[in-house]
Amino acid sequence: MVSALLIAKSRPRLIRSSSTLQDSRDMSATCYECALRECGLFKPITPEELSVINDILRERVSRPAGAEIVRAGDGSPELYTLYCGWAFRYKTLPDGRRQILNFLLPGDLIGLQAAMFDAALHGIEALTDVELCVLPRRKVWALFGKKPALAFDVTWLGSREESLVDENLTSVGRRTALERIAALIVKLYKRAAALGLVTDGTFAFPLTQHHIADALGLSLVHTNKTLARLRKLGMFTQGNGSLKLTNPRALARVAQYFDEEIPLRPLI
Amino acid sequence: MVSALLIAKSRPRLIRSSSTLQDSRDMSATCYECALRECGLFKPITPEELSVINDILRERVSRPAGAEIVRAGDGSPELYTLYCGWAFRYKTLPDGRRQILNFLLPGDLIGLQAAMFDAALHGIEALTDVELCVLPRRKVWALFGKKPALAFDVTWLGSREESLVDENLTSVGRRTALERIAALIVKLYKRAAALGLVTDGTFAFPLTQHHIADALGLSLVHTNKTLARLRKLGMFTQGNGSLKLTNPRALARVAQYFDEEIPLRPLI
DNA sequence: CGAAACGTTGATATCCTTCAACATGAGTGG
DNA sequence: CCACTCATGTTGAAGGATATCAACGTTTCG
Repeated sequence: MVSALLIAKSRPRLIRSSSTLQDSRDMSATCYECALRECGLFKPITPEELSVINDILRERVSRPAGAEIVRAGDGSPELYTLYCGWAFRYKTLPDGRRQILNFLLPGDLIGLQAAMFDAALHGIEALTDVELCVLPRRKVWALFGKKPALAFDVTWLGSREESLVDENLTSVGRRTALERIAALIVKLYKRAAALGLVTDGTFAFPLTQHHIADALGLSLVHTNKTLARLRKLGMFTQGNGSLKLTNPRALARVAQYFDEEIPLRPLI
Repeated sequence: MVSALLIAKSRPRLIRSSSTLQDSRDMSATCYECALRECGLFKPITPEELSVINDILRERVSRPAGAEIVRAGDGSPELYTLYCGWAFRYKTLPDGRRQILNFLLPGDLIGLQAAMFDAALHGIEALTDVELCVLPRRKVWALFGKKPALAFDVTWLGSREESLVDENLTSVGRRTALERIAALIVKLYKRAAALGLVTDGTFAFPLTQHHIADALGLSLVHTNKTLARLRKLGMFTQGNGSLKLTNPRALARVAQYFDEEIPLRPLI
């Protein structure tokens, strides 16, 4: 484990605070000075591999919160790595009901499934302001020929996303509302912690109750009441966009949370 | 589309009827005479690629219905291709509640996620008697170096499985019980049809109501009543292990089913 | 024959949804 | 600066969808 201090020193601001930024670009960014990688929280790679990844990267773009990163039904979508901020994948039924499939945090690959099928079966939306590393499809496919180890990492990241959906499905299908919300918070807490984003039990929590409801298959009203119930139980406190776990153990117990340790992950 | 006759001629018995077979092996099987591939329902490959796939194959094994193919928590699980029969992936909560994540049909890759993480986060169970092509992990990873196009196909199959889980999550989270069951049946029907397993609207349907309930996050009793309701609506009939859609259009409408065409898929 | 797996049905309970109203804060245009 | 809207969060009441409990029928299989 890396010390909290070390992380703090080299950590990028993984969530941008400015909310006025538009669709902007930063052509100067290269993978050699990737603040995310410098955290030391991702699988180490060789200098040669790093150079190949850098060749793939086209640019880094910013999108404001609420922006559609991938539109459902779009053909030939690009691939991205989420560099900073949060996003989520979702599906909508013909009559408008929405299901959030999983949340995306920095380091997550965005749009693999969509790129595979040449058409997105789901939408991807920025939850906060985000920065994305654009990885042109052709170049990623070329990767399979050039650097098998990195191609393997792409597949690995795909499997990891599936495991997130698996967990969420298990919650929605078999946990009560109280357990679902507890499990969601514990999971996001663990993921944030694995990125060095938790300080003293507190981490940025940009979800609205609407997002929680849509992720967990609950109504807005019931989500609100259940959230209040967990708060009254002393599980956590919330304040201006961040959440503090005051009783992580109890929350995990309520959630029937089963810890699934996944090894150090790659970053493409 | 391939004609029904042609399919019938070259089609293997994709579900074995004998229920007494034990953990048996068939060392003689090679990928050159793969009945599944001969159906012409999978992405064509070059003779050279076929030979590489044949090198990967270790053997073909049979497992009886109910057998555990991958046990949750197991380390270093192998990879398989489901050659014939049905299976399913599932998770269980500490207190025993079970969620079926998705069903596996012939041609589906089994255990990719488990192999990636070096430990299964879920179980995989044979729903019917099955035959599995065993693909040793080392050889599959070697594939990434030797045949990038096939490595790409592995990733593709992983993404496809994720899309199945996505769809199921959307059902469980946002559809009513009636819609969920309708959507499940329509989806399985489409998948069976894509394998040439549907004749005159009828296909083998080995799920018990217990499986349906666990896949859709419903109770057994409510599943039974809802199923009865759909039957009374004239949507389908059931008899000794097979299901016949008598009104596919109406069923898809009830399901709020949104057709997601996926191109011809690979077979590893 | 008995047990176990599977399916069916009715009665009751409860979790969750829906409807409705209200509070707060941010942004916007007058 | 104020009125207005909109997004977000909160709370109470009522209804409905689904769960739970219980009993029974059928088939399969040892």
